[in-house]
Amino acid sequence: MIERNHLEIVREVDRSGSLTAAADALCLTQSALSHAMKKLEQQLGTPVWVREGRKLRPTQSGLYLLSLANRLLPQFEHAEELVGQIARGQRGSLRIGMECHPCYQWLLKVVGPYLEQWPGVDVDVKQRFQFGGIGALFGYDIDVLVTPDPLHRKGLVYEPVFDYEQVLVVPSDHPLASRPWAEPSDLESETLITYPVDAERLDIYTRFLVPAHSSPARHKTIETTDIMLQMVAAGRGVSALPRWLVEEYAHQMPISPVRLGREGIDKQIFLGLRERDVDVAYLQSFMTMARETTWGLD
Amino acid sequence: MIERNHLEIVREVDRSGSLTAAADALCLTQSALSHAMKKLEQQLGTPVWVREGRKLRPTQSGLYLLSLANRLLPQFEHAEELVGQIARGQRGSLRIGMECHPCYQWLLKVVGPYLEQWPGVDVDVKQRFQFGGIGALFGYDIDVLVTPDPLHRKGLVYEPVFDYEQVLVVPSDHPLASRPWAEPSDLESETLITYPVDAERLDIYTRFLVPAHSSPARHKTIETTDIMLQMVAAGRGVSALPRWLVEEYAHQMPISPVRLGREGIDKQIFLGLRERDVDVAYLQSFMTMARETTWGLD
DNA sequence: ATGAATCCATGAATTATTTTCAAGTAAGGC
DNA sequence: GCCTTACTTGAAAATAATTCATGGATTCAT
Repeated sequence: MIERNHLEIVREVDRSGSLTAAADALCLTQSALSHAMKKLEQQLGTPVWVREGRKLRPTQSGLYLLSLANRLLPQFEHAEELVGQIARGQRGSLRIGMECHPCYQWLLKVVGPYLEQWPGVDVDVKQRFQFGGIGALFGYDIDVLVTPDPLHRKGLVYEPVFDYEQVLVVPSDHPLASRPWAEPSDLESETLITYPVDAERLDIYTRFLVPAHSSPARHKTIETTDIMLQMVAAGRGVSALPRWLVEEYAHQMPISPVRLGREGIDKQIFLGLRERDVDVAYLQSFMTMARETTWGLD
Repeated sequence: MIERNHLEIVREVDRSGSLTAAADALCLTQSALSHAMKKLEQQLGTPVWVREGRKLRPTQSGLYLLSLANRLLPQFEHAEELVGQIARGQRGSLRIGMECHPCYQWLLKVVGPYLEQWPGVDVDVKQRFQFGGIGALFGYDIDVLVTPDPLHRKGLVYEPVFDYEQVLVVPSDHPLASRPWAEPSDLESETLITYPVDAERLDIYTRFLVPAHSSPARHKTIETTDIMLQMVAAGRGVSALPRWLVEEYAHQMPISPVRLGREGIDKQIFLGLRERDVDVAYLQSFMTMARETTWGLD
């Protein structure tokens, strides 16, 4: 009934003062406007303007339509601008899913500069998923998944963003601290502190203890990295974390990194996203910045 | 670009969950919606939905359009409802121009019940006009003119709404108070208090004093009726007002009405409005209620 | 007063857009 | 594996918007 073009006409007639001038401004003929408004007036059952001499005076209805036009048209225009930005990948939501607890510290380094560069992007971080990280990706609960396990599925793509060594963390005065590396048996008298996730997702089990049929004296779980390291520093246990993370904290507290086994445990972190989204500018940029941020950590 | 019907489709698809169902609800074929949205998507440069299996999942753009639809469509609908009311004369602005000072008291009696009956009408009262009451009517500054002088002009119509007698007001203890009527010469020793308007618009001059070549000892002007009557009650002068008004105030203060001349001065008040507006329901109703309210005053 | 210019309205013709129709494709359920 | 459901697509049909050509009315200038 009332269409956008009607509002467009009402606004332009108000601006330019006549149908003829409005028609010019809208790149239409005066006749087109006259016909369009006549039809609207018939539908509404009330004139929008009264003809006075050769001037148009807005009626009550006309004045109301004008106020409506001034209210609604800018919203249409703003919407088009915004959708255009979404189309160009300049705006959107970047919900990051984390399947790698210590990566949170790393993520913080990436997000700061990213937010500056992409003011139109809303960043959010999620750490718990009902159906796992991949499910969250498929279910559009997240847009990017930070994970050490690039489980391949059709419709998903992964990119490695950084490599690091997973090390044992011990108090600085611990006997292991001065050893070149730790053996699985060294942990049999220790309390191992980890994040509260399944043992099969903890490399210190899957790639270190289990192959040697070894296990720690006790196993505790702690949610946050800070508290975990406080515990280690206080001699209440040992833990396994990325080397770069340990080295960062070592400035503030008496902890030391120790290689896990002679070869050490190397890990890789991947960013996964939906194949459909690989061309989205702000997601691509996130991948790039994620990779670059890494350099400072190696 | 983004048109009302696009928003209509987006909203309905969200409500009913599929293009097909939305098409039913909108009384169109599913194909029509598909075509319409496809065209929009091409113009926007971004899909509104992604096809997943046989479901449609809104994209970022789609979600934004949905929020836009939920914001804008109700406004369109409300506008149509409102304009419909204007068309049926149930809504509008009733700006009343007053060229008759004491009529303000009378107007107050009319407006109360009127507002109750016409909740969609905004009433306003104006008392000063740059180009006179008729100019204000022609210039759409007011919609109705309350006046004692129905100056006829093409495009205007007048209707008498009530008759009354203009009387002299004197303090109750004034010698004139007990006389059946006053003569012009009686005022030659008095202070006459009037509203601040041209003498030619004051009947006590044009129809009483001037024909008798008489004039009062002093002439003061006062804006408001209340103060004017306070002054009269206090013996500081006499005034000329409608009889019904004086009788109303006589309950509260020691004032009395006195006929002006043997025949008295009869007056008539008219409502004037633009000919174009005579069919507007809420204006007609105002005329009727104005006439009826009068009865209680006679 | 008269003629020129300006502005809006209108009907018919044209052009553009929307809608439908008729297949066609792909996914989900049995 | 087949049937159903839901969306897409291209062509045809229907509808709507726009223009063209014209006429009437008002204003302005002469």
